Amino acid sequence: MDNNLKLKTAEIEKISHLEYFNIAISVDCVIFCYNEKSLQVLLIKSDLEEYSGLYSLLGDLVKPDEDLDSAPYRVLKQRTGMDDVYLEQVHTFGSIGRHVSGRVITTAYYSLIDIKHHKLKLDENELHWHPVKNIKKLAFDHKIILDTCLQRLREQVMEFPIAFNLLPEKFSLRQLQELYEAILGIELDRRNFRKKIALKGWLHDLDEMETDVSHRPGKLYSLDPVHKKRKVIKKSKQPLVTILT
Amino acid sequence: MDNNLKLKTAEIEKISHLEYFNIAISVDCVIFCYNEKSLQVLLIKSDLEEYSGLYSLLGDLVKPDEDLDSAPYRVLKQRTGMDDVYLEQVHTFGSIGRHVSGRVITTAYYSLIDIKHHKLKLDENELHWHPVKNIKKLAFDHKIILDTCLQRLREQVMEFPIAFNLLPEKFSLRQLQELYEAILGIELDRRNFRKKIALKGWLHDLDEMETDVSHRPGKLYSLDPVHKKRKVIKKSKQPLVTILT
DNA sequence: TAATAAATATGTACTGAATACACATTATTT
DNA sequence: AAATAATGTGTATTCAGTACATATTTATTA
Repeated sequence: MDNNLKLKTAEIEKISHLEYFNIAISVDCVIFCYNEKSLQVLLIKSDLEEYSGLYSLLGDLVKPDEDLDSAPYRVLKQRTGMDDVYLEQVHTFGSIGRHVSGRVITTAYYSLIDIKHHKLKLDENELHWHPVKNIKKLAFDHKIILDTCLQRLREQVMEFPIAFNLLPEKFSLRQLQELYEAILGIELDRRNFRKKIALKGWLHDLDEMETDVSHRPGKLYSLDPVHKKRKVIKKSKQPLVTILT
Repeated sequence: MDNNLKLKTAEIEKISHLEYFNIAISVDCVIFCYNEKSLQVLLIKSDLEEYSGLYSLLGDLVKPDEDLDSAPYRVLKQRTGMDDVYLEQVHTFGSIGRHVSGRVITTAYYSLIDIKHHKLKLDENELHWHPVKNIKKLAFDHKIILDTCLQRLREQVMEFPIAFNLLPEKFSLRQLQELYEAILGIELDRRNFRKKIALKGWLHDLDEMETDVSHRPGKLYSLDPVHKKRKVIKKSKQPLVTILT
């Protein structure tokens, strides 16, 4: 570009769009919660005509002065008021035609939050929780993003103690099992599930009982303090090295 | 931005950088090969003063009219002349200060190629293969990118038949085992390795023998045709669903 | 040509996790 | 006080992961 022209704003815009930094970068958040025995995602009504009636994930453009990984935290803070959330980067989507209003490459994150801590009035913000199972179509390529994040969540949840971010501090084994069933989309055997979780050593026995149930109360547990890391957990994946000898 | 000013080129640039699409996006390729019993990576001498003497990964800015996932294929084709390569997206790096010349967010891919198919004259291009084990420092954040990709490769290699992309069409079990040892960085028991690979069902017995070895020749195998997918392999990860019942 | 060296090829016993499955216990409700 | 409904626990089986030793085949060398 070697022009020394006098340009009007619109023209400046056009040129900078097309020939300079002509690709915008955004983040999209797949915000999971667990409510009424189902895994749900926070969605917002799409504000674009092309997708009127459809919902989309929460996202925003990355700002020039913020780290990529900070952007989803900002989006979450703005939309839900929460800031101590579990977040994990999953994949970056960048097909040419994925966004109707221009070239936008987006990095997808998933987030796990306890809905009980979520005091936002949803209606005011046009934000809604939707059971993952019911979601058939979303704006843009957001359905694919959702599917990719759900798949990653399913992979991670058996290996790392992250599902606990979806539960309140204290929970029963039944709650935990129902959560896993909701995430994985399958039914689990109670005895084997307990054995498996016990083997992981993730649980801390609180010596307390459920109080609000209308049947025999179960024991309450919390995530063992050793494993309490709410932020991004680095994968060390020992199993792979010990797989063969 | 609501200016209708007369601007000189430099100013136009400045404004468009800072307030419009002010973040560039690139891809970086961690190109692995296997040679002389070691896992190696293709590097190029950094062309920036700040990093003179250091090597960096191969990368380029994503073009406005190409898919994000196409960019690393283009880079590979340009640099190595190869186009039927295994490529996988790993992670996107976007710290504010990661690139000295400005704000650049980069998506990292790793690639597996058979060095025998690689006819490029390396010296002319300042491209060099470096054993992964010897690499201590790279330009930018490329050492972290390399480590992240290597970790991902190690995770994938036990689960999916992708390591074969690093070998010639026909190979012996010894070669395969040495490759796995190079990737994982550990020694493996020969009998257990064979059992494990046999269990995966990845191998096709060619009923041929090694010819160029100065000892008892081993049988030659190829990747079983059923598993022959050189491009990105979609993860289906059944194990997770069958993990509990 | 016979003996040696070096690599290939293979099998078994042990341990531990994954799975399938049944009964006793406890609190609530009627 | 009896019935209900959920919690809590154990055992047998299968299969993969691991540790480990000997026979076989080819090339080399004496």
